[in-house]
Amino acid sequence: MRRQATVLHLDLDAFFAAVEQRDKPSLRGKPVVVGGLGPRGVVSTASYEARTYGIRSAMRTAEARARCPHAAYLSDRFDAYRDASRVVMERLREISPLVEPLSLDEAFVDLAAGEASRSLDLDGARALAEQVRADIADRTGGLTASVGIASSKFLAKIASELAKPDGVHVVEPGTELDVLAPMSVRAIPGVGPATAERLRRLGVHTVEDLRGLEAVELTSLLGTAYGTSLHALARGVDHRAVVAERETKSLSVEDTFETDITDPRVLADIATTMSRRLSDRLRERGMSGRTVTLKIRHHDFETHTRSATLAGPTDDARTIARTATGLLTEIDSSSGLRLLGVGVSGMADWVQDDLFVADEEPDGGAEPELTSVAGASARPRTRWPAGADVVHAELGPGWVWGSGLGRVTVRFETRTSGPGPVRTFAADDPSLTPGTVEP
DNA sequence: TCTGGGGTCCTAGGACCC
DNA sequence: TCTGGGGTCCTAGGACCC
Repeated sequence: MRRQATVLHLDLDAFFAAVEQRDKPSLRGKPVVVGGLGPRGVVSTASYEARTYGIRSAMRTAEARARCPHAAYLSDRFDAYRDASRVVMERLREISPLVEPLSLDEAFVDLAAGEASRSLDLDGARALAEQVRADIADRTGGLTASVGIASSKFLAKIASELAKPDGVHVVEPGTELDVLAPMSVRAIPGVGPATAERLRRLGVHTVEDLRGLEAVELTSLLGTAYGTSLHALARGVDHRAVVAERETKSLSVEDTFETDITDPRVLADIATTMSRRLSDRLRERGMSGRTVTLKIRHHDFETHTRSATLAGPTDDARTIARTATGLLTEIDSSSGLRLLGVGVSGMADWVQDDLFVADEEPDGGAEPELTSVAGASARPRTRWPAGADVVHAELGPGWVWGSGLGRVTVRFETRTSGPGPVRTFAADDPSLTPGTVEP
């Protein structure tokens, strides 16, 4: 938090729908809904015209259609949104090099890091915001943005909300608490339905009410990290810096099916296709990850994840697919799955060579210090129980065959029942002796 | 015809090590 | 013999955001 209003938050108005109205003039002034159009689709963005019918983001598209049958329903065109977003972010970087995009349509700007910062009183900030909005409309073919300016990220975001649509709002330093006091706790970013309900049971509805709670009360209710930050935010205190570069922590692909799927073979095929899509995205970005996560959602919406951590980071479609399908075998899909997803986390910007891929034969000692690793794919086969073919063996750091050092990750495949589970063993695990390991 | 897809951060418990 | 920490890694789940 600063004594001057030097944090700017910009939010494009009804962004996806606005891009569609820009590109299709016949849609201007009319209700437009962008989102999933299938039976299980939900609304991504509703134009302001559509919002007058009560249509909101995350609403089922079927419900939106019932509320406003004559609206235009469009599926999203991410490439177009990305192009527009890039133009907007470029304009923001002309103000200051410290721009933190939060999504395609939202960003913080640290004005204090920019050239104009010396001359920025409140009127100067306001004028700058108007100039940026005009330039954005000009360069994007008419997209409108709302801008908030305040002494912290938190209040800048609150301010842009107050500015919507198509406006500017500056929270003057010193007035933060007055602005916040009457607002619902839901106005605080991070307070969702669950937290709001817990607070409501304590009789807390507004930010002013929230200020009546001690830090210990909040931390015992909500946990240390969240309780502490909420205690501060309620008092308008927010010292978070604007951060230009944020590293990606995970990458994932998921799909909701039009109808539930029970057949494990079909699901395995889908997981394999998703692994390829994920691998492509990893490679585009020059990234790799060590933990593969499978996500499933049952017919009744119950959602689970299963993950396995590999010996080293990978971007390889086959490795990801093997791990994901291995995890799939732990899932009972007999009552039907509505969603399947594959993700990778534990990111690295380097890739471990495919030394550990089981279906690659040992390559004859071309890499001396690695031959024991490359040969592992064949050797464990002779050591694992009859009937369980080891189709994939990954070797942890420092692993040397027969030495008892390191860790071994194995996916079993039995001849009779298809893909089996992934298991990790210490290399000296006594269960690795023949006949004792149950896949 | 209930409830998308892409993320982030936090918590909690268990294993394991010192 | 019993009692004890702390730290890190891994897994699973939950809340939240756009």
